[in-house]
Amino acid sequence: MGNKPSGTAGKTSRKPPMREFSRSLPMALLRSREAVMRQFRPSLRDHGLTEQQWRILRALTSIEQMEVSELARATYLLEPSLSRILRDLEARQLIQRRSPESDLRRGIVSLTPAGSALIDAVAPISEAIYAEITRRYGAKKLEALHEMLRELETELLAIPVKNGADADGDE
Amino acid sequence: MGNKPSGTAGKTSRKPPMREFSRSLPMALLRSREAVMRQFRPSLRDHGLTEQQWRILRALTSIEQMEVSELARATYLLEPSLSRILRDLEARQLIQRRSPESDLRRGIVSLTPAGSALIDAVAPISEAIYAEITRRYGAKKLEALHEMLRELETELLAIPVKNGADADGDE
DNA sequence: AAAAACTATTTAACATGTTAAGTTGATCAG
DNA sequence: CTGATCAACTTAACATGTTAAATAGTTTTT
Repeated sequence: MGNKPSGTAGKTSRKPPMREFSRSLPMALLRSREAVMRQFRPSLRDHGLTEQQWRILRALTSIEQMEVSELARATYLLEPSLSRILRDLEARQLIQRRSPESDLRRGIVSLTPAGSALIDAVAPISEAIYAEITRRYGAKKLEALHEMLRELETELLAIPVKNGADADGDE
Repeated sequence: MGNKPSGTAGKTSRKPPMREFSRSLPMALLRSREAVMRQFRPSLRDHGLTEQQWRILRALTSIEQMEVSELARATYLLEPSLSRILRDLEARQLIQRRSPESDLRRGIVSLTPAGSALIDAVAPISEAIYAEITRRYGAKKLEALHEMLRELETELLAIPVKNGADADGDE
């Protein structure tokens, strides 16, 4: 229905159509990720947290103190987003900030007791969900998937980004 | 420093720490996807398109005419986002809309000649990038990855979302 | 030391993600 | 046929993604 093979109305198109949409790798990754997050979002929401806010709190559990830029890398958030979210988390007194006297530009972020308490409340639920996913999908397969994703990322980072405007490194 | 391995110092922590952040599946999927998109974004940007705008145009290549809600499912965009983007694409005359007389609520979207032309300009570059990714990562491995992601998604959709507020289907 | 160059972070501006509410047209009960 | 209900979109409101510019503090150059 309405799915004509080629020839976009009027002009003779010689070019082959692009690959099927469903074979798009970005789409596949997006769909998978959304399917995963759909499991976690409700419990986060119940605790008044967004996915990104949770990423930040979670990162601070393992490292306790981090500079803003470190935290950005750890959570894979861009610094402008992080900056805004930190402001909110600080206002909610879930995190606190201070600057070392040696360099006042830097900000060192850490959890407050309230932040730790919130994590303690949410973590068990998250872990349970993760365990269920692992059980269903299979621990081995899950590990294999992680490995394949890691390889994909590594391989892609090695490709210089080709385009008209900017080169890969900097110019 | 400041990276205490839990429980060995300071306060007696009874709860086990959460899994390492790097083992988080959502993070892994996010990182992979970003690595992929980093390849595509520049060329899209050169043509004045965002990733989502491209998804829409691309979807309309294979189906030519789609209702808004169909398009939302096809592109995996939420309807509010789609609604805004369609407004912009329409203003730029890359797509056009009409409503069937039988049901004026519906909107049927299709590409304009300019939209088709834009796709013809971008598609070869996208295909080349995709080919390079496939070559580097391996066609077989890529297919395997697609399959694993598909299975993950399927498995996850089968899990009822457990949380406090809303039940899964409807109540 | 003062100007220039650099660094860490924040602001700004615009696009999208996300949930809730509003609009308009279609359908159905009475 | 009229009011209730439903369906397809759109708007609204707020949070984040993304790129560029601004701020403020630090280091280097002269």
